[in-house]
Amino acid sequence: MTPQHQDSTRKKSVLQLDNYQPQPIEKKWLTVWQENNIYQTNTETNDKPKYYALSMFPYPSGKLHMGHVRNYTLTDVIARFKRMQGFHVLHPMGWDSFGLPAENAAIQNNIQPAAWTDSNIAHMKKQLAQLGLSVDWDREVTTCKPDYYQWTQWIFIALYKKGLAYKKEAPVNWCKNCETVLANEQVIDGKCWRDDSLVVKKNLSQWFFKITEYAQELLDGLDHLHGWPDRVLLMQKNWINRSIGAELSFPVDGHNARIEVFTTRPDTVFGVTYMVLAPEHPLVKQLVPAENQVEVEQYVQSASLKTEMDRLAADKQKSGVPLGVFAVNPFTHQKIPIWIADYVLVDYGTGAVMAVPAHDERDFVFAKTYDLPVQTVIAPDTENNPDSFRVENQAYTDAGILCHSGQFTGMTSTDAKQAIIAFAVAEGFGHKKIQYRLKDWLISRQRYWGTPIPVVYCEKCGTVPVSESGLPVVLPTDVDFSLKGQSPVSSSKTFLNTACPTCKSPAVRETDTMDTFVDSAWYYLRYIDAQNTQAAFTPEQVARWMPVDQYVGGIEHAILHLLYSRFIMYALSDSLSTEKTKLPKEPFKNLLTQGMVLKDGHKMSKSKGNIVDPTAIFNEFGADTARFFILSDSPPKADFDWKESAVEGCYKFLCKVWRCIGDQLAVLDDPLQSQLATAAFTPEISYSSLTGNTRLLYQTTHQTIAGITTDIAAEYQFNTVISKLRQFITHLSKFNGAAEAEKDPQCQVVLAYAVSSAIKLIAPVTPFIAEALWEKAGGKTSVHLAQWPVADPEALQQDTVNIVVQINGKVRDQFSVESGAEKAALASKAQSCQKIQPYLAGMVVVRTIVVPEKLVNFVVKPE
RNA sequence: GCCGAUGUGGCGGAAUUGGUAGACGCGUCGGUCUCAAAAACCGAUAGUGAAAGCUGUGCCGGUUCGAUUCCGGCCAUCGGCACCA
Repeated sequence: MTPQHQDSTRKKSVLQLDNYQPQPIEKKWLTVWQENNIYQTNTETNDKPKYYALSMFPYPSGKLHMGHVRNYTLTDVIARFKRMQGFHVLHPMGWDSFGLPAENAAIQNNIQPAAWTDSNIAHMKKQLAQLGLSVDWDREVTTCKPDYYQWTQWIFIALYKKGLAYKKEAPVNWCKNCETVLANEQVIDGKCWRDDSLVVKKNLSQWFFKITEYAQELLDGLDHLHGWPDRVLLMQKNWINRSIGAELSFPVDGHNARIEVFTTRPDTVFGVTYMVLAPEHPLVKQLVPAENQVEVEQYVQSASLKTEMDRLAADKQKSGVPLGVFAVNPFTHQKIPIWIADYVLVDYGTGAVMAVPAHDERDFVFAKTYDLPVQTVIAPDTENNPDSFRVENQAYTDAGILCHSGQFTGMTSTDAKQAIIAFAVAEGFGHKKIQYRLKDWLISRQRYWGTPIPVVYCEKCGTVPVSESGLPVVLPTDVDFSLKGQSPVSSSKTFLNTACPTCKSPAVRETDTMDTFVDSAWYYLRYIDAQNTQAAFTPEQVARWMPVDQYVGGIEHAILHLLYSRFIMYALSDSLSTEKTKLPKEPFKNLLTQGMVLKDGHKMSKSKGNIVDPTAIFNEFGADTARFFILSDSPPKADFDWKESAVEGCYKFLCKVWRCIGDQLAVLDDPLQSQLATAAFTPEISYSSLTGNTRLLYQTTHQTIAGITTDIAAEYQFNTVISKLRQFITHLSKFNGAAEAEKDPQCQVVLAYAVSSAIKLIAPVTPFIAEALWEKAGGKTSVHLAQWPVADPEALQQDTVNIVVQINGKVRDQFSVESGAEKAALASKAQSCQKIQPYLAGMVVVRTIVVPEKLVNFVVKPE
């Protein structure tokens, strides 16, 4: 017999045990829940506080993976918990269904992207249902359907009208493999975020969203997002990257032109020994003298051919060519050469810098390479004679004392920055400036499967947005998907020609589509009003449900999706809020970024062949086991390791739950049996008269309720929730109801409450088995609509506590004492402990520290 | 290079206004039941030691009666940004 063979027989026998049968249970309740619409979020207003629980919606790639299972289970448990706690819960689901994979599949298999997407959605929807999500499917949204993207287009037009959408020619990121442009956020290490292929710069006319308009607001908003992980806040902060400095203007010698530069170090302006323009800077062509033209053009040409990777690989080395023209430093009136170098980026600041080799590492390297002068103007604070300080082998980049700086000599860097800016303002060649690294969001894509940009080009009127009555601009189907370098939409015979919305004369449509991140930047608003055919949403409903109370998804969207969504919400809030209806600016109040699902310590991947198929797990062990397991071992933020043997352990635990609840139900008398499975079962129990094991069961029940409620509310510590559930079930299964009933008359009712609570407590995590047990216990309505139990504060205290006795902080003995004992009593009892006597011999107690309910510590020293 | 997070048994992890380190689970070992196996149940499981005890939360130091927790310095791993002027 091979080892594999042994393994499979073993597994089979595990599954045959007992009478917990997940498959029929899960099948049955899926149907019942659906027929009774128990997860439908009605729209009528009620007194309950609202709670919006949202998962990052999936791309319909074909089938569910374990990352989905983890994401959606987390959100679902939160939604179910909040529902039982009495919140009016919105828990929707949908499909982020535009995007390149559908288009690639279309080319490969000669099938319409829409058909490919639809069949994927159908399959994945079935899988999601199996997982037992308490989702209101009436609110499902699919971004590739006209009834959704019509409103994406509407938002585009709204932004356009506010001047937040514009078209311009600019050097943009071009992915050779995807044959389309990419947003700045989609270029990772000089490579395409989707397929890792190299990205090059191209000068193209493209549509942008003016996210930079909101740079400061988006930055400030981060301070109020207390429910977001710090690292996401930090990543967004770094991405926006604000720097404070000055914009200074340098006249060009012999030309009627000025070079504007941005600097964070105006205090070093007396050390400027040359200037640098980015190769793409417009002044380059304008200023270059005839004798330098060939050399300069060659350099510009070679810089443009470099990929982002090449630029990065060059690392510390710098190259450039002199333009052959000079600028004048307005502070020193010195003539300084103007150079062109690709270490200066055209799309940051003004695309030009004043070079201070003495106090900037990059300028220093460049100056050394081309033998340009280095003028020291800042000396360290510690220098006794600042004027004699000289930068030699490396730039001095810290702040310090100014030297060789005219009237500013002797000032500190901080003071000099102010003074120099003030001087520049007075003389009219500069001002204070705040600069952001964040760039405008490039949203056009030269691809087919996306939302058409709703714009037409009219010979008379120019660029005109499609009127609202002209929406949706429907994506044509008569296209050649294999068209390269421009949008396949342009191959459509029916799409291109139209009439201008303004003057009705012939016009042509924009053929680019939108970045799919535009679709996903507002979908959480559409859920709120998913069936609205008159508008994207009604502001009143948005004001009622937004912001999302809990958003759950992967860390990979820390910048992309989460920054774009914030921008769109800020923009919509600004344009749609009225006196009466105020829309929030921040879309997501709390954010939970879950870790990855690994398999035996490795990333799951097709190439490794270690992918665990959720459906196989559902079929073998049931969705409850999958849900229970994926919450059990690691906290949500950490990576989770999927281990086969551990899954089995979870399955066995559910068998134990089934048996335990069944056994205890059998012990209960009839009237109690029929009462315990009602929504708000809270029997009259006289706690003070409880004794023995019955008293202990009551305490344990309430401690478990309190512990689990706290763990979920605080940080979604589901791993400790699971641990507490296990301990409680173990306790409950050891409780001998028949024997205890003879000792304590209240045993039956305490047991009934424990059983009722146990079913409720497992309900969010394992909804199927909970529902089945609830029915078994006589429940007539769903346990998922029952009330979450509330802990009795009196029962949370232990009757007796363990007191540790320490000598100089080391544990030497311990004793048990009734809870609530006085400090003095604890100290004297501790003093008499046998085991500590040897440590007290020949010693004198200099201090006694008593922590009530915890410990007594004697500080001793030799007599 | 800059910024940040993390570091606890064989493994995942638990414990924080500083108070018994290792909850709960996985794995392993032993036992009960059985003709036998599976399941179930019970017990053991940081290292070292016969035991008392000693050592132990990445490393070094500090504060404290007492430090996984606070402070300083270092190391390692992971993540983000990266010629941002």
